[in-house]
Amino acid sequence: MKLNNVPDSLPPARSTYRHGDLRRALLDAGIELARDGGPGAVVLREATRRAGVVPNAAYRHFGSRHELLLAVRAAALSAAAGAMEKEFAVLPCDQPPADFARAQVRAIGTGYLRFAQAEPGLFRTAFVISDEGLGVVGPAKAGASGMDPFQLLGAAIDRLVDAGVLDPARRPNAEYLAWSAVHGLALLIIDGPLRALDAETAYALGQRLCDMVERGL
Amino acid sequence: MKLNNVPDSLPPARSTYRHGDLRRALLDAGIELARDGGPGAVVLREATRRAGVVPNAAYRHFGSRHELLLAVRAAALSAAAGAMEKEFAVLPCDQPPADFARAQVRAIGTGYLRFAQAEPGLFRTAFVISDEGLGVVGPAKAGASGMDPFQLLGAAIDRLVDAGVLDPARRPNAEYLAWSAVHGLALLIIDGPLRALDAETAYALGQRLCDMVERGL
DNA sequence: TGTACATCAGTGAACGCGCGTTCACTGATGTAC
DNA sequence: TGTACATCAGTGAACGCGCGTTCACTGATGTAC
Repeated sequence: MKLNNVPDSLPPARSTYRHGDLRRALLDAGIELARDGGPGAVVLREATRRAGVVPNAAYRHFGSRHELLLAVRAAALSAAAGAMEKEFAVLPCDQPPADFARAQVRAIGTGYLRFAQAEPGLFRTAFVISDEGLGVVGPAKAGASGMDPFQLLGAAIDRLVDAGVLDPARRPNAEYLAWSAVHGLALLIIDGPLRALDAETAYALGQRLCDMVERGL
Repeated sequence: MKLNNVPDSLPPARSTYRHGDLRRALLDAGIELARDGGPGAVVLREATRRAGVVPNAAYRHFGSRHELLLAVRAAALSAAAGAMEKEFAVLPCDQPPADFARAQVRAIGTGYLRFAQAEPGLFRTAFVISDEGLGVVGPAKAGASGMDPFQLLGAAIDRLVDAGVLDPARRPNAEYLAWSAVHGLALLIIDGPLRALDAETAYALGQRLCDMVERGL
């Protein structure tokens, strides 16, 4: 049913010899792959296929598959930060400082969980290291505010202390406790036993989890 | 420095044509692979190599690589259950029921975290599904008590309710909240940002996490 | 404004790798007479 | 107790797959004269 005689499987057939912005195209393809299948799905050959280019062309822009993966991960981290900032943005500011500080921490958690559920592949690419040899969590790319997800969390917990909600003695490592809870639930939801949960139920459970963290910290 | 002339790379050189218990040998090899590299490292060919057998011999005992992986996973789950039961066993029984119930839940968490740290590869094989297409969490193999890790947790939380520590209204899904926290921390420790933590520090952080859960549930 | 040339992005072909899996086989074992 | 035979666990060889990566190339682009 195609009007031209170009087979489906053929690349998009660039008109120019040069691509224009192959690096960007490869990165976008990589992000798409990560979105659909997590970090393991970021396959260099497939990215070049989608960009309509021969496999080794990728080496003009990335030193190796791993380098492409790192770039994709930076994008995923940035997207996660964005999701968290979005949750931040809708908070009403006209409330007592203590409540506001609490609400901000909760927004971080909610954003994290929402991102995990909305973009499980990107979430895993950003935060699940074992899937691939992603190595050390490098300097994460930031969201609009210029902070990466972990910095956002740390800052929110600092404000908890400032507002007198959290005893400074409990401050050290508190972010890891909060992160643990929310990270664990995210994984149980995206490919653990809670996989089948619909969005609302998952959200409700997420709120209960945030309650638990708030009370327990 | 070898006294015989058999090259290192050659299989163990069975004396009999039949293997004896190849299924067991393959399973053991698979467990070893999982121990060292997680579920992704459970490679059928490598298991046969270690068992000193030709690759396709595996198909007499497992229908596919995936079937072998499931068997390895069952063993990993069983080992996890064992670690949790071990933590259970050392609890002093001569304490008020409420304290005892709390201590039991804590023992579950501690056992889970200890197992994750002591056997990260097996832990991931048991509990991290995304690494491999492990599919749905099937009926898990049990520890000595005949319960799988999840059942152990559920039962412990039930006892919390029985002892009057947990409001029955909060009971539903409470195990997922507790599991989330402990699961998240386990992952942060085995290959997340807390990778570098030594065992004692990790244990201390684990106890703080359990505090948080206890207080927050 | 027009031509020669250097640059370097993308091409074409090929490599070696290890994997899971299938096929037809062989030969040790255990059973039936 | 001894022999014929069926069973079936492990062999040997091969398959197709997709991957990451390397090589020498070509031809469009942009710059210097």
